Amino acid sequence: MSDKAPALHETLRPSMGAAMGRIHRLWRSAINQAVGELGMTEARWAVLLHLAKVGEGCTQQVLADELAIEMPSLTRTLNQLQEQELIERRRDPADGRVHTLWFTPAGRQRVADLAVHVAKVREQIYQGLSTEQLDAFAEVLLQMETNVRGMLNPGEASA
Amino acid sequence: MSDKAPALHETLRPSMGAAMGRIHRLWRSAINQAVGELGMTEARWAVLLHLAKVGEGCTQQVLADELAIEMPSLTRTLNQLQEQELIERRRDPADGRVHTLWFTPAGRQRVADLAVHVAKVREQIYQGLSTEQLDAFAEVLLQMETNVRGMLNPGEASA
DNA sequence: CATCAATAGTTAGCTTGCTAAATAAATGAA
DNA sequence: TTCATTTATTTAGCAAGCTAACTATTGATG
Repeated sequence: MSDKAPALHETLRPSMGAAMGRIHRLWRSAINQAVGELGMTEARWAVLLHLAKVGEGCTQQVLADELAIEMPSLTRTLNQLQEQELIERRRDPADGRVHTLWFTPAGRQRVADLAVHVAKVREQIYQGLSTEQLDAFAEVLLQMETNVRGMLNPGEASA
Repeated sequence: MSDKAPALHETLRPSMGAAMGRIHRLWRSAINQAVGELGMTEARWAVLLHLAKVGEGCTQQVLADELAIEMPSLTRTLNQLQEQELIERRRDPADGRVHTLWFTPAGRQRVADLAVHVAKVREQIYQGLSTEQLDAFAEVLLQMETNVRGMLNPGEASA
């Protein structure tokens, strides 16, 4: 920390993409472990969480954008959640193409139950890190996401 | 906690795991795009890169640890690379269970060719970020990895 | 020497990301 | 109105991670 030896960024920078992948995998395992007993996986949990965040009645396209996954990935997960009777799809009377998304009462309850478990995992992952560190970390994440999106869609303004 | 504005860490902290997953996916796409024309994917590239780093003649187990993936994942990727005649497996005469890993001449050349492409991607992802930022970022990544590993293996010293 | 546990690697099958192509509804031009 | 294009969603199948269970070899122990 104090000594500025051939530091972390030199050692780790070449493989930071890989490091993020590794942490994401480990983090996913931890969430799966925490919510598994409630019939959940990280993917299903993320969809429930983001539906709560975006708000019921949104379309699948909107939710997919929010999650930054593609429609077919979302479709599959929604099927599972519907089978578990945690969410409902309703046809929009105004536009026959779209499905709007709604919690069942059980689904709304499940989100509340899971939030507690997930918060615990989060707390442990952030252990030993200061607010300043996490803030700086978040800033770098945002910049990297912008950079890599620009790389993939060379001509676009938004994604 | 701080009494600053409801800053990034408040907005983003709840979903930083998801953010890392998102960036990792985008980063993987970018790599795949960059190396696809050379018959590569990010997974195959990572194996070649880490074999170069660890050194030829290592065992599959050692390489899997270095990559932090499980053996079956590595087995599959090695099969692909062997089919492309970029690497070889050789039985260890001293221990009939292990395979040691070696580049073919074509494989060694391929690593050199790919390194150029991948370096470009890396440069773009780090655009607009200072050495200090990247250093701090790497430090947080390391701490998070330690935390999450400790969570998954509650009784272990190393993994 | 025979047997049993541990280790290296593989195979089989699940998950959840992806892309490409199919379906269905809405929109716009002839 | 009718036909082509665009948009929302689904289906089908690939990619690469995982765990569980199998094989083969080593090594330890009676």
